[in-house]
Amino acid sequence: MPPRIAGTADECMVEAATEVLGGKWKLVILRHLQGGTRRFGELHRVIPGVTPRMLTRQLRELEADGLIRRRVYAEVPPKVEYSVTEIGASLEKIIDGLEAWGLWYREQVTTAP
Amino acid sequence: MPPRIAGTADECMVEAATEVLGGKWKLVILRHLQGGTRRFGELHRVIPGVTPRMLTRQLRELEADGLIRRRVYAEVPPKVEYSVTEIGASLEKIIDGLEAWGLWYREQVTTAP
DNA sequence: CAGTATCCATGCCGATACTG
DNA sequence: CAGTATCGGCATGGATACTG
Repeated sequence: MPPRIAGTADECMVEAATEVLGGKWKLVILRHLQGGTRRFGELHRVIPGVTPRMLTRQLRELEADGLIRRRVYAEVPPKVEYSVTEIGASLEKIIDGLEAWGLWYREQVTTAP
Repeated sequence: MPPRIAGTADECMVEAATEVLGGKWKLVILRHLQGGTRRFGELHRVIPGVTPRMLTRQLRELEADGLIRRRVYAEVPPKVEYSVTEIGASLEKIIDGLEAWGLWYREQVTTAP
């Protein structure tokens, strides 16, 4: 599957990053997958507010962009596991940084006058 | 001016970050302002593809969220300068990381089969 | 369990033209 | 120079119901 991003001719590489990470739930999904392999239902349960439809869409895009891997087990009941690829794993530090910043930012704007 | 984000009751702080940084041009703007104070026209010239309307909107939101400062000089012709606040400056490392990752990612997806 | 299908709303964002 | 005004498209994402 070819990655969705292939021909953006910008010089600013933050755009490449935001294009891949731009979905509403993508960073949250990635964050949970950093903790290890998760099943569809686990993700659905642990991410409050996401609908199956959106979860599926975002997972498929992350897969198309090479950030996560999808493994289907031919069982009944069905079982599908998601995990980060090497590329997805390479985002761990950045996501950690974003989360830490988000926490700090919340403190700033809530405590400061 | 109160920050737009004040009552998101999530436990996942990446959401706080994405809400503040979620605009299409915000990270690019921030990236350029990390280099120092810039005027509206400078930003407009250095960010390809952005319309005055969008640039204004994103700048105002960044200002409302406390990431940048807007200084108006009572001169003619008009002169407005934008610069990062301390909060905005605190994102420098993260934005650098995103840019580096974007560059690396592009290499991965273009060179790998 | 792990999704699809369908419909629908919002709002994000672009293009263009105009102004203090 | 640094914006506003107005119009409008279309992607993003939500709600609900259904299925292999």
